Amino acid sequence: MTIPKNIKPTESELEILRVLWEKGNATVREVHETLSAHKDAGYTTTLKLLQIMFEKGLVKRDDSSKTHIYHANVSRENTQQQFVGKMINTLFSGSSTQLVMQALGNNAHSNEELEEIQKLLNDLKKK
Amino acid sequence: MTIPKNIKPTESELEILRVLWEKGNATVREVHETLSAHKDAGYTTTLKLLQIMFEKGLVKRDDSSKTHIYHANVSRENTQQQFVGKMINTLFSGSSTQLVMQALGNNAHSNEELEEIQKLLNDLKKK
DNA sequence: TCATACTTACGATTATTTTCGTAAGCTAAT
DNA sequence: ATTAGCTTACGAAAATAATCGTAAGTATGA
Repeated sequence: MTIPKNIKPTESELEILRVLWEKGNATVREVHETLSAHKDAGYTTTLKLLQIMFEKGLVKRDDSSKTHIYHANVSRENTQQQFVGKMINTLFSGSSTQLVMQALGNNAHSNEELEEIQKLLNDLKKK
Repeated sequence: MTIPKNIKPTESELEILRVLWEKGNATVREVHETLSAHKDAGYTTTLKLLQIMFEKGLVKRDDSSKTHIYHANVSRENTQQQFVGKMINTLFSGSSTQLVMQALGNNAHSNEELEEIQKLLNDLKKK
């Protein structure tokens, strides 16, 4: 049983994970087509990246049929936490509050969203 | 007059900026000593990095005396925004609310901090 | 059967980032 | 004056990440 090391996805790997999180399952071609909207790289580049990610354990795949089907092997939530945590340390002196306030103050939020945040805030205050 | 391009600092450059933001001004040696606490790289590595950052315009320096004195030429706030924005896009589907809630829910906050956030939230609600 | 159009595998190239070795110059103490 | 200890400059190697070219296999239809 291998210990799940905390591999940090690279920039490109993150783009691919993003697609997989959204689609759940996807072939190389599907991933590549989706990425093509924003990015301009060859098919085999996407393929190679997915193979590397497979070796790292970032994704799993079903290779029972010729065309392999990939899916993410790391959760979106964990990855978010990993990156947010790192960012808090390097850019916000370890203060998550500062990050919250920066993200809150410098972006547009609808009333519904503000209410949602308020709810969470109320929960936290109770404790 | 050169237009300030939006250069994205690399990982190592960010570590150095962190030191400069904290200290305001610093010599190569001071930066290097500070970094040594966490990192293990040679003096000339730090020097080279600072020279590269100087060329990129990320830092400025006073070279009137033999030992140059560096300071950041990009603000912490702008850099924070740059990275937070990118993260919102790649990891939170463009939803800053999701980032706020993730950062809020998964980190410890004192009562004072929660109140500070509440204040900002109230301000935003008014509009 | 043969050609076309897919697929994966994978070595190799390119680009980027990080690291270091070495030269050369300055200053202070011997 | 010479040495020791610092400094900067800078080329180049090492490490990491991203890209692509090509080979080889498989299925499908002419």
